Amino acid sequence: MEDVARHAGVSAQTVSRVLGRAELVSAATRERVEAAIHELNYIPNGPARHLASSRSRTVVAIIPTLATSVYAEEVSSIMAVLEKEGFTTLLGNSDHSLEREEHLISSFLERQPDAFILTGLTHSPRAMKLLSSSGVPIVETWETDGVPIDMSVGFSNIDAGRSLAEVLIAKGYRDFGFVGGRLDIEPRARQRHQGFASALAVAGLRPATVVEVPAPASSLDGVIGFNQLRQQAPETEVVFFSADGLAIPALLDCQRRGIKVPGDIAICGFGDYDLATIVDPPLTTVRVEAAKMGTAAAQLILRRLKDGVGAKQRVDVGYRVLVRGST
Amino acid sequence: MEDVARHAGVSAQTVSRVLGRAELVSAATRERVEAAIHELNYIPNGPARHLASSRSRTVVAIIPTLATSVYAEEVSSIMAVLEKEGFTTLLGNSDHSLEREEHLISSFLERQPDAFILTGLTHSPRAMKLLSSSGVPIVETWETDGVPIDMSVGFSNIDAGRSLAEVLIAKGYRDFGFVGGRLDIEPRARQRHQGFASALAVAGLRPATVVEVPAPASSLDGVIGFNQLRQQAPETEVVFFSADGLAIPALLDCQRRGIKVPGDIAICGFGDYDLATIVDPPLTTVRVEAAKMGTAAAQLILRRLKDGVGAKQRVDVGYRVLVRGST
DNA sequence: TTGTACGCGTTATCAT
DNA sequence: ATGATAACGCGTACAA
Repeated sequence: MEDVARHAGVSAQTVSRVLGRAELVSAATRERVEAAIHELNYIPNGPARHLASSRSRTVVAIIPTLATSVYAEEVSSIMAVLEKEGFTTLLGNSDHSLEREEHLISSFLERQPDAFILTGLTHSPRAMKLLSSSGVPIVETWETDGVPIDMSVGFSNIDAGRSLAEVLIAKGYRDFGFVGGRLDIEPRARQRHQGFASALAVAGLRPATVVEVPAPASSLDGVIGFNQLRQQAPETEVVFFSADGLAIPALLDCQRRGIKVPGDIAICGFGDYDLATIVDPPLTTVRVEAAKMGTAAAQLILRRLKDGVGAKQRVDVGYRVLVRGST
Repeated sequence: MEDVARHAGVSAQTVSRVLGRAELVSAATRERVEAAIHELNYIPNGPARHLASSRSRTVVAIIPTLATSVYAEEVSSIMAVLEKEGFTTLLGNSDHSLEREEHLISSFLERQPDAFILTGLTHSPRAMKLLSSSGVPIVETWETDGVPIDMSVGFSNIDAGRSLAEVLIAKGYRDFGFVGGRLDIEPRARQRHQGFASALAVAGLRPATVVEVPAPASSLDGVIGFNQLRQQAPETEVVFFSADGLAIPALLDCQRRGIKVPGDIAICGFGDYDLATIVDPPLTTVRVEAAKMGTAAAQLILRRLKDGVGAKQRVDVGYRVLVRGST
């Protein structure tokens, strides 16, 4: 910076101004400084700026996994919004583990991030303590069934599961199955199941047969879980998969084996993946706005960071049950 | 740090040593310091450490997109390896654009990264200049058909395309089609096509009919591109898609419309996605080691960073043509 | 509109 | 084995 200043015949401070608050510098000197910056290929030192200003222009985003397309989508949206405002995203994947999430939070804190975007409302006690004592804004995504630490963007997984079940019950289905992530460690799979189960209970139907698959789930897990369910409960009329990534492979497996969908068994998923409308029959599923959640989360952060302490906003992006041919 | 030092009855410098080079501190004082750190919930200030040490423990990774599962896989592997060594990954997606890549490189440079992991061997002139003048280690991935700036991990896309074509020719196919990313801006799609085309030429066959789809390609683009190809060249016997993400939707579309695969038309992809073995018939494709590339790239970086300037290593992870039922 | 003095929290260097 | 001192490169506060 000193070099640039000398080159432009000004003080280092003026160079700093051109970089940060250019409106405080006269047009003439600004141009001279910019020319010098360009000529010397000057690149500001982020860590030093950060140390002096105590703002890192960094946001941490922690998601369960990149292997699930909806989270990848969300991350892309977060990064796109933040990048435009000159913020860098620090990405971490928790592998659906609260311990890993805690570890990530604790190690990311050293980078002095300006904000956190987390997935879900459940965190380890130490993670909660670390977050609250850091004092930075936090957005929790993908869940509204609970109390956020600060801000939140999501939808009710319980309501979504319930709505889906209600639609299926109205269509006349009576024997239900559920294939999904481990209910004890995946809160959102649990909530979807919970809503689903409560609708069955209200309708006086027997509970769904449950088959849990390990995380991270692969396509094969969808097929395996599906077949396990059919063996356990052959009378099952319709299976709810907690993610399209499981439902689509199961649907394809039916095709291959000549099992008629929805004639022999009906299938529905969650997430409305790209392929849901391409498979035959198209997949009944629940649309969730992953990209919108990412965008909204990033925007909430930016607004808070700009306007100072605002309201503890909670955004509900909703969900939509999409009834297609597979039920 | 001053607080911790007081609490432990030592100087700040000793606290710094416990954090960085604990072996230089006696066991007794180390324990006292560690206790103080724990008690005060002291979190070191990363930016300050960087400023003082001129090491950021940060690696930039730039990929084309997170929406393609192979890149998401690669990123996960990179992050897993780097995280274990205390490094943070700064992720950027170029959207298959050299201009965006250049912009990302230039803005990430402010963070003073210790290394870069890039996708492909093609970069804008300014990007090349920025990278070389930064002086940090660079690993280029996914391509070996060309000269890397520094280190590289990948495979020959040209050879992969050629091998696939040779296998298909040996099976008796004579009329070929190609559906893939825009050949003018996606070097790897171009190379795969180039190898494919050269094998056809060697065999004295007419060139493949080419249909280009825009990036980022969706499942629907696979279907659309496929149908466009069939309309343009109805005599086509086999179609090579530059990615499974396009081939699988096309295959599903055939099923839906009663087109027999491979009887009426054969299909092959690239990448060996999860679903490739689940669809019916299973998809002939080319397996590439995305996770292994990520791991290897991260390890090359770590080794270079530890052992100082080493050889300009080039790792070829190879590829494997997997002939399945779809051809 | 521009410049000067100082401090941000840490590590490197040298001394003890 | 430990401590004192001087950077690291920049932004803030204030003065001119």
